[in-house]
Amino acid sequence: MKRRNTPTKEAVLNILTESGKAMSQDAIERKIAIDINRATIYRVLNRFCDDGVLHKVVAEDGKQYFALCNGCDETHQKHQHFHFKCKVCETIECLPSEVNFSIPEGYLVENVNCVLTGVCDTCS
Amino acid sequence: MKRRNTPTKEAVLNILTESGKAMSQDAIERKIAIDINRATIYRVLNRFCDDGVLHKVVAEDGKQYFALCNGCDETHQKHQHFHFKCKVCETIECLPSEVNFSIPEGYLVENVNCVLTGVCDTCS
DNA sequence: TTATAAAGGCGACATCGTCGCATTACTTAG
DNA sequence: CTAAGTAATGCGACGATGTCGCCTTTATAA
Repeated sequence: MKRRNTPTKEAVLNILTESGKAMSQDAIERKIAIDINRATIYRVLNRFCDDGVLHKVVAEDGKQYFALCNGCDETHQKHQHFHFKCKVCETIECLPSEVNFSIPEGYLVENVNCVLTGVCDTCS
Repeated sequence: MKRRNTPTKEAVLNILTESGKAMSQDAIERKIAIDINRATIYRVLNRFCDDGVLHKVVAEDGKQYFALCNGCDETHQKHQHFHFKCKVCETIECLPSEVNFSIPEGYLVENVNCVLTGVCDTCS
């Protein structure tokens, strides 16, 4: 199960790097130059998530968005920062502010999914 | 557009009150005694959300979950508390801990959707 | 009791994410 | 440089989710 380098992987990663934001499968497909199958894009994205290259966020629209792991804590496999989704430009960006919470005794948190929705500065 | 009292509304509200947790449409449909159409349940739930009786949370599975607004700040139309989804019993509960965040200048937050996923105390 | 309009049932639809299978193409051994 | 092995892709299909339109039913007030 060793990964291979393919034009598809490269193209997807380039798109996400250029945008600097979290993107959905359909947004990536629209922006990508070469023609890639929908299922393939999902597989590439999920593989990147498994490898710790990307992390996945689910927004209020129920869709999955994928973003580069820049300052993500890979050792803990957690991405405990807020995400902001602008309802105008429809993009999601990672915010620097960390998620802090307290949970009741006996609870075990394995994943964090925090999305704020509103209007970003360039759209307001 | 004045609301009417119907057996459906009552039944849905009873289920949510008894459970004390956030529930999805299919969970409500399974637990409800009378037979209610899927679309109708969604309409009832969305109406309750419009009226400030319920609030909606989108979990990592992309599904919508609905919970009673108990201590929710109805004046601000925000429900800024964490939610916890247990991956074992598949239920979502509202946590008392509030969501605190700081956003960059010029950003306007209209909605908050924070879900922690893991294992609750009774399931661990 | 009746008019009216909200609510429900039913069918259909679009979207999203995944899976299986056959094919392609990247990688490494030789 | 070539060929074998297998990861990756394309394609079609599927189930699940949430919404919408249209017609019927029913709660409510006159």
